[in-house]
Amino acid sequence: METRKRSKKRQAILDALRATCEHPTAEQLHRQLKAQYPDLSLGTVYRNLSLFADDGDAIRVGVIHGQEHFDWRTDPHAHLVCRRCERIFDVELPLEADRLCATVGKSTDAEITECAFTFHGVCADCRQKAEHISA
Amino acid sequence: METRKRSKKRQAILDALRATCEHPTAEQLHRQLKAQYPDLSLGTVYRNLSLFADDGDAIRVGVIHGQEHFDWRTDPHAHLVCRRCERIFDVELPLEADRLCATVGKSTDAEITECAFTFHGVCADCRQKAEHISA
DNA sequence: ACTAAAAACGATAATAATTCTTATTATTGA
DNA sequence: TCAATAATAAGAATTATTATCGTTTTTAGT
Repeated sequence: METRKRSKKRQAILDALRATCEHPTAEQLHRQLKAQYPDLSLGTVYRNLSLFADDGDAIRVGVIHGQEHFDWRTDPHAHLVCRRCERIFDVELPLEADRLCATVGKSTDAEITECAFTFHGVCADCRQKAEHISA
Repeated sequence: METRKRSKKRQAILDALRATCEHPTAEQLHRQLKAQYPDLSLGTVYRNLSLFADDGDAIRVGVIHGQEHFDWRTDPHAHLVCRRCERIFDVELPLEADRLCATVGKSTDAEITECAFTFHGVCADCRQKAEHISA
């Protein structure tokens, strides 16, 4: 039987994840939390993020630029990865996405449990900056 | 100036990739090609797969189960990852997908250059097998 | 075909992200 | 309070991938 106990550090990691929409990596959260918990181990951050994912309290965004990113939002939504600034943005899925999932489920005769939509490109900020250069 | 020269091994790797729809990893291709090219180095497979991706002759499907998978199909299509058998299937994108890309581009004011749709679930084969058990 | 320049190669060292191990500490239920 | 056990820190181990480097192929120009 695996019970889950409470710990200050686990809660702090989850709070830190929930406080941002930047889809941080284990290493980023570790660096940030080091200030408040100087003895926080990177392994602890990794382990707890995995537990959050297992428990449905977070999702893995995927390996981007070599590192796994995490998201506290577990509802269906997409991500935009900017190839300039390397940030990851949440993108609200238009209703069409639901239909897309259903269509794919039917056409493949598979049971779809999750769908990850990732768009790559240049975000609005970086596009503006690029305009200044070309102008 | 970087020119690209031809080599038998590079061609063999590309041929092997093109001969399958299983989205192999570098390691899988290496294992397979070892029979015909016993001195083929794993590094060579990695290097060439990267070149194919750079040249637009293949795409990176993404890191799945810890390893990068490659696909010779570069046209827009989605992938289904079965959590039982761990296979990766091609999924034809219904026309709606185009609209989805356009919609997202507009709503985020970003320039979308690529989009990766990955569905996770249980494939048709594995669903059938599961039925036998529950029946 | 001959040759020099550059690319491709194999072997393996290096790197980087993540997981695992172990001894210690913290949490929980009785 | 106390015993059972989950959680932790530190760092070793693992794994995928990239980089290095000396040698071999390929190719363009003769």
